[in-house]
Amino acid sequence: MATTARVFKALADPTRRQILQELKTGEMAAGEIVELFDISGPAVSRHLAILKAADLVTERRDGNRIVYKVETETLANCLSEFIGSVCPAQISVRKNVAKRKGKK
Amino acid sequence: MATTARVFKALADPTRRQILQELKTGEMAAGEIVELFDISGPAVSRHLAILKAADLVTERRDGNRIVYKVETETLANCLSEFIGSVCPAQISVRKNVAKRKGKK
DNA sequence: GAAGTATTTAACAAAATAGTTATATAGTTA
DNA sequence: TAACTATATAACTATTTTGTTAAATACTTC
Repeated sequence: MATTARVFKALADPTRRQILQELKTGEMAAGEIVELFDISGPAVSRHLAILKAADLVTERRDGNRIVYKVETETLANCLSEFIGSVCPAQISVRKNVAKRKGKK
Repeated sequence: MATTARVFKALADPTRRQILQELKTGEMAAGEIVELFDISGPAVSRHLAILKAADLVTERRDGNRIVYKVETETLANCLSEFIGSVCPAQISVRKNVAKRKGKK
């Protein structure tokens, strides 16, 4: 499945969208994320795996815990590319913004 | 279901995303859209109903036919709002672009 | 290395999705 | 108004998704 398809599938679920929004303030461990929702740990874990497969988050191990970070690049690039593919006049602006933000 | 949820659910399906892209060039009747895909008329019809429920397309009757148009406003606003809710630095730009384009 | 904590993976059930064919609805034309 | 064309809705099926609980894995600490 292409990245775009994986991203849109990932964003279709409200829990996963909320996870991304929670990560906006910074990294969080899986367990901290679980506490924010009324579903089980394994359920959250699978949401995280889906977000990771879409490159919308990355993980890093920190001792016992696994810490997640949102990949705003992927999100902004993919969504803005789609906006552009449907509304031609708007693509260039969005792309430039995304590039500037993410440059190393 | 909130509009945002309906929009992201609608965009989760590749056929529906492609329908929006095909409508980029202008209005099309349901039957013309059907010809672009390898699935039945009723299947396309239901995709169109889902896109309509999300305000991603609008329809108008033209004699025998029902003609569909993409609502780029909804698409750009909803996606850019979400980008902004995850990547704060990027929201204002996108919103202004969408507003300018759509102003009556 | 045994016990404890954090997280994922496995196995399964319920609900949602997307396709099919058959039927109904709405407008057109003879 | 009868037949035709375009489209939607209904009824059904197969697949996918999302949740649950139980078991496995990985790291830490005693």
